[in-house]
Amino acid sequence: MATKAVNLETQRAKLERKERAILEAARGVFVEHGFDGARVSEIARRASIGEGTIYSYYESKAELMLAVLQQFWDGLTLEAEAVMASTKADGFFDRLQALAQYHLNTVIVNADFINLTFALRRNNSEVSVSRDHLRHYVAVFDKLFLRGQDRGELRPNAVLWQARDVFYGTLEYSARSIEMTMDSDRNLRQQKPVVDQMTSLFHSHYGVQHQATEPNHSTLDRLSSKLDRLSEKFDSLDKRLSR
Amino acid sequence: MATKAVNLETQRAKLERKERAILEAARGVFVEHGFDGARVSEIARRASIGEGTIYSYYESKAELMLAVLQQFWDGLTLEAEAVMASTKADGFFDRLQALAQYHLNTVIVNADFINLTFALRRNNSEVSVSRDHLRHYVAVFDKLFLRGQDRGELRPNAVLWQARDVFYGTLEYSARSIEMTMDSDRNLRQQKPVVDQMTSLFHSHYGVQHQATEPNHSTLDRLSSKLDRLSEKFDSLDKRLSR
DNA sequence: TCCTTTATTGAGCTTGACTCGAAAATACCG
DNA sequence: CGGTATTTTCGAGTCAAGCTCAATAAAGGA
Repeated sequence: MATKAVNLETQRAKLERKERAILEAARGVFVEHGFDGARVSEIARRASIGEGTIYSYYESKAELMLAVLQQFWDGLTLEAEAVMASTKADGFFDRLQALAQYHLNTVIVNADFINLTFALRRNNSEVSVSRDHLRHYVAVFDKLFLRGQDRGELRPNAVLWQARDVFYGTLEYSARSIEMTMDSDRNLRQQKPVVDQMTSLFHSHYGVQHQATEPNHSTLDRLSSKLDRLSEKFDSLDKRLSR
Repeated sequence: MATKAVNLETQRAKLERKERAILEAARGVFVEHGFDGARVSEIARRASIGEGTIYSYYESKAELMLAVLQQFWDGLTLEAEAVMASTKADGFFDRLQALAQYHLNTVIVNADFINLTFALRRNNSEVSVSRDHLRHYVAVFDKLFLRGQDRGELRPNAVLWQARDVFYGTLEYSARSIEMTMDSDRNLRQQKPVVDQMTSLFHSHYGVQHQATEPNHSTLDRLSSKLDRLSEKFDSLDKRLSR
């Protein structure tokens, strides 16, 4: 009986090891050649198994890639959470800066995976799984944002999903722009301004201190005109006295 | 000779008509099934020609789709320029709002084409063409932005490409978010807040009056000098009265 | 009308995802 | 251990789809 249990365990371990081998091989091949360029035969060769064996682990090539993507996004989420946990300063804007830096760099480095994620959405219609994984990933930002509001660093009336769109949308688009104009190591130099502008943008648009820039202005204008009127009174007084 | 010329013309016209038929058929099939799902045989059938004929017009399926995409983006550019031309108000922020509204709606309605554009980037490596078309499209924003700076509505030290990333990045990401949470006709309601926030964001972050409180400073300076002058008047009045 | 040039075609070629029957490995039992 | 049942692996074969090409049709020119 003991033997039986042990055998079952080792057998399961063996299967899992093989599955991991397939995933690793698939990951490499997908990154190198993209979804359509990837040959299942090559994945099988790299994993040192027969081509048909893959199909006893995964229904199809698309599902295999889905598994790769899930593993990838889960890893990203963990890393992002680690970045948040390890950031010394606990102010919102410092943490936002750290997250932006991490995300931008990640999106550039793993551009292949980002593209592949959206590639699947077209090829296969039942890709709702990756949607949940995306949600899970952006939850890191959501948590940070809500905390920022709780601590009174962000306007209470700022809308979470709008801010999220600005954050991830801008960074993703910037990453594409940076990729397009890639001349070797120019990357690091171009990332900083993007990250900095993101922080300052959140400061000026969602930050609590600039919340009422409009009223301030009108207040100043009102003050100014009051002073003008006061000044006129003075002048008239002045004239009367000089007569 | 006349006959010859006429024949040449009609012949050329015939070819162009056929090419247009192919493009139209391809457009439909690509949108319906995506790049990989689209069958060249179906495109041929819809265009009422033999499958081989397509390959005498286009090198490959990928190049055919490229042509479809180019036509699509060119159309978008023209439309965007028309929106800019037809917007009554010539202030920067009104025009930005109009452009944002147009772009967001377009991205949502033609989500297929947007996706297909980035799909090609993976499948085929020589897609530099669509890059130029994208550049041409975003030039509409660039022109608007530069004019806004010239007219003194935007901070002179605002960086064009950063603002562009924020604008298109946010709108694209928002479009995806909106698509994900589509419950029939909820679209129109969700688009407006996105567009509004874009305008107000540009106002608070790139607008000249809020230029990182610097302009406020100058307003304060003006107030301060007004107070100084008032104070001087007081002093002179004081002196005169005390005499 | 005849010849040259160009355009069209669809039957095949090739490639690659996926299937399936058989064989190898493993588990189970006496 | 030996034999049998079950599970896992395998790669040759099937099928589908992009693409080629030799034959055919159409057009142009004398």
